[in-house]
Amino acid sequence: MFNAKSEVSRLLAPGIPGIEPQQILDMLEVPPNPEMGDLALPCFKLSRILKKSPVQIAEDLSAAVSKKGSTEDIDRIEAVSGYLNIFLNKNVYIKKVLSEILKAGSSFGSSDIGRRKTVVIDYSSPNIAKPFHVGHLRSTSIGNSLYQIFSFMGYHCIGINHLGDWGTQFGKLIVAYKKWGSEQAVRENMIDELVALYVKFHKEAEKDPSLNEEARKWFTRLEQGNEEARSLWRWFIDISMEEYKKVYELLGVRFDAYTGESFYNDKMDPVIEELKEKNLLKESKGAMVVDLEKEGMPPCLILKTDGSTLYATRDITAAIYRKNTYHFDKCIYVTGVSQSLHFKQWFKVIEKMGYDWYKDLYHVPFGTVSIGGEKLATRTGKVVLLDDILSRAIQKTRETIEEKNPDLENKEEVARQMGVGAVIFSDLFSSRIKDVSFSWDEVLNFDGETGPYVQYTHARACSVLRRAEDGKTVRTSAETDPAGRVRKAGDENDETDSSGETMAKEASAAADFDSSLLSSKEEYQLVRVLADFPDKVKQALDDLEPSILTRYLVELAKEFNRFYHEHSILVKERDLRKARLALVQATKTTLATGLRLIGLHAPEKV
RNA sequence: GCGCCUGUAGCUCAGCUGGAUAGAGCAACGGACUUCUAAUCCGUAGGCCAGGGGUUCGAAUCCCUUCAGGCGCACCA
Repeated sequence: MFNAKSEVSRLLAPGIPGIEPQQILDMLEVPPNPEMGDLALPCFKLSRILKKSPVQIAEDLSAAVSKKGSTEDIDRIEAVSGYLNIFLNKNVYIKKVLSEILKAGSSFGSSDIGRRKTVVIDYSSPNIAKPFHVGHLRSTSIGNSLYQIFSFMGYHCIGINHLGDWGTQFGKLIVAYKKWGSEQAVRENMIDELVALYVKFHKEAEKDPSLNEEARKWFTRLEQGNEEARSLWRWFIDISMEEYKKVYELLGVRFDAYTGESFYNDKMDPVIEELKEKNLLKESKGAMVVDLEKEGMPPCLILKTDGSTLYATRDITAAIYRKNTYHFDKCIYVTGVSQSLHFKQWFKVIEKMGYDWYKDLYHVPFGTVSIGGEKLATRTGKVVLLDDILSRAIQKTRETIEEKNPDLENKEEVARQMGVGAVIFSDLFSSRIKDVSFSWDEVLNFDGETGPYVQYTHARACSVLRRAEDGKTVRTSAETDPAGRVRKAGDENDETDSSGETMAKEASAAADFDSSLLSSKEEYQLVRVLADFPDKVKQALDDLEPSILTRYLVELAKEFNRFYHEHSILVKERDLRKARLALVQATKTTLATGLRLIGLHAPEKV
């Protein structure tokens, strides 16, 4: 992979005694303004080591490099008030970056750092019999994106949906169903009916607390394998899953395993035994806990007073099971930030058990979704259902297509891809940890920094490439490029040979082009943003932060649209046209890959 | 009370492993479509980077402190 930074640091290092190229590389930065060059080395820190003024250092370095004669990568170097400003040879840079992208194609930005490594990602994990709402979307979209990113970097990924398919809520549900429900109503309204029953239970239980007692009894029966309880439980799960799978299909999300909480019911006893043997369990107020006082944390509850298990018990058991089953190198949990302490606690328990892989466990928390200042809660019925959001977003996309491009062939498919894309994109736009206040206006806005904007830009690029194959040129650059920036170079080979055959060849053999013709500010800026992509993917992976890619895509789309607006691509001059097509092709490829990594489709026509 | 997180333009957010004049989008206002898709582009306006101390040649960024908001702190997950 060509990397301008490391080239430059290798060149500068010999001029600074006692400094490794790596250190230079870490110090190099991008100047705030293009007129200050492409890269800069602030010399202030070196000042103490070299016992010279930063201004002096910059000047000395500049002189030293100039004397050595220029390399093909660097055009010139300037010392400006303590900064060493480096100007790259633009032609060479553009050629290298674009050639690499065109050669790599859809694998541009990928790597094999995850080769022969396995990462388990636990995400989505909704609670059975509860509807899928905006809150669940975050876990799902973040987890899915991490799955894509890790796969792209060579990791073997295991996506696990740790369904909330066990617990006292099933006791409540069974009571509510038997008291107020009917088989027919559940068959007709599916999860909606289960939710209605659940909400009704909580309302009634406020007036009549004995209902809670009854629910507890039913859950105990379920645990003991009571046939009626068991079959109702199974039925509730089936109904919920049917609905979840529809949502996952629409979102384009997959899992490798649906091992939920109930899966671990018969696997916890040995773990409890192990905790006892390792002398970690301690009785406290009738319950069994792992004491974490020395670690500055509240104790981790393992068994309730009545001897039943808790979620920490289950999570510890599940982690051990996953380690033994998948031999993971990393195990990632995507859940709300409110569970942070819980994860910190049981990660510590794993460490205390003597497992050194405790350090491979990662909690990836995200902020809380609220609406109108109120937290979402199934119990009170205060939710925005994902179903509603998706259908409204898709509907809005349909209308826009009808208005802008009514002749589009596969309208419904594109509407789905963009509507869903808009929702996921906005979910992945800001940093995970930020709380979000749900707003219809924001989700349904398709202008500016949005999914549809990026998808539209991709389709725009595709459209140009398609037209290139048709072989229709537009005009000469002199007619279209802004005055004062009209180039001379292209005019000499102003061939009007716009036969379809030739242009089709150009589009496919795009790697053969003259980069010196891409001499405008817009073209160069676009190439620079393209060159950033591999770093952004790596950073998203290191920080477990998909929003880095989401925002990158906006930046790239913005840069492409600027270029598109300022310059005609399908110009009559063949060489210029070829060069610009290479740029368009590289952008299209990168946009499509980026969209894929955050879980969006990249339709070729919108 | 203790712990974790957040506070940047009217709104939503970047920038936070310290570097040159603090950036986007939305909303507002003004421009650009007989042209490769205007779901676009360009311009104008908008800021004691919550407040106060400190460290540093240099702080939105690091440290301390105050304030405001969110979350968590024993048998729910």
